[in-house]
Amino acid sequence: MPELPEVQTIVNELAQRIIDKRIEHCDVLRAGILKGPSRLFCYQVAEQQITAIRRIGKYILIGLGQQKWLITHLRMTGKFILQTADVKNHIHDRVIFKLNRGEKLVFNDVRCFGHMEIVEDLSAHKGIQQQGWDPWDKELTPLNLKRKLQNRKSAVKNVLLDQTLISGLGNIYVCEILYKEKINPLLPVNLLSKKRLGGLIKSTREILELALVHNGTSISDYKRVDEKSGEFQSFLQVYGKSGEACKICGNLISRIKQNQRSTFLCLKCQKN
DNA sequence: AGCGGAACCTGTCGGC
DNA sequence: TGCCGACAGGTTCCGC
Repeated sequence: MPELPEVQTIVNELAQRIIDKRIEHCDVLRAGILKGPSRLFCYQVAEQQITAIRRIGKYILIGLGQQKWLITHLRMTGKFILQTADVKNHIHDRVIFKLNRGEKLVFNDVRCFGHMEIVEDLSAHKGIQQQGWDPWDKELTPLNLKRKLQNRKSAVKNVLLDQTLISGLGNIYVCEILYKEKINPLLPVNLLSKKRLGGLIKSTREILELALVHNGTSISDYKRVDEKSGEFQSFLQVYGKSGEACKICGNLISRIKQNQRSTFLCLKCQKN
């Protein structure tokens, strides 16, 4: 479900609302969400103060005390919801953190693809260590990108979904970015010139920034910490628009499959 | 090394 | 109404 703008929105809201609070107790309703044993997890988070919140790629990192991190990945349908402690559990609540002052932080996940774990050393976490450039990383330049992509012949759409290259992009924003740059999602990525890669970087940043301002995209599952929706869905140009007219040329938007996932594009505007 | 397909799990929607 | 397949914002593993 959530891509960078949605994850960052959640991180921003959590930062405002749970920093300096203390986890009193933890209930694990679905052990499969955790990497290790539930009892160990609960022991590790109990009585810990929340000291920091940050994002790396699509990972949410919650600092506990001075030397532990709770690492969460929401995958498709994971959510963090902050509620008063008297709210009844929902069927898809998977892990509940009881906070001081009568609140609870709920990890809710319909499909149970999401996961959490506690680590002491972030650099020892394989997933985080493998994350590629953040979209605003100064090292993400047309030249550096060109160098990295020289030997890759996969379709540009699939390469942009690779978190070890650029971290944070997902199916929605990749479709939007390629549409804005008029790049065919099927184009082998090594055929893109340095100049076009520059455009890709620029549009990536612009679209993500706009989505961030609007608190992300809510189509089906994504909800914010207070269960409000994002608003960027009303700005989408191609994602989910198959059969509708392209706003640039009037041609109908198409849907194709790439690596078993839907790609939306205008065949006329995105010819190469 | 790079690539694509299957798998993970649950719910919803559209067609017959 | 009921069943069945397709589809969903993601990642990892496996074999080629």
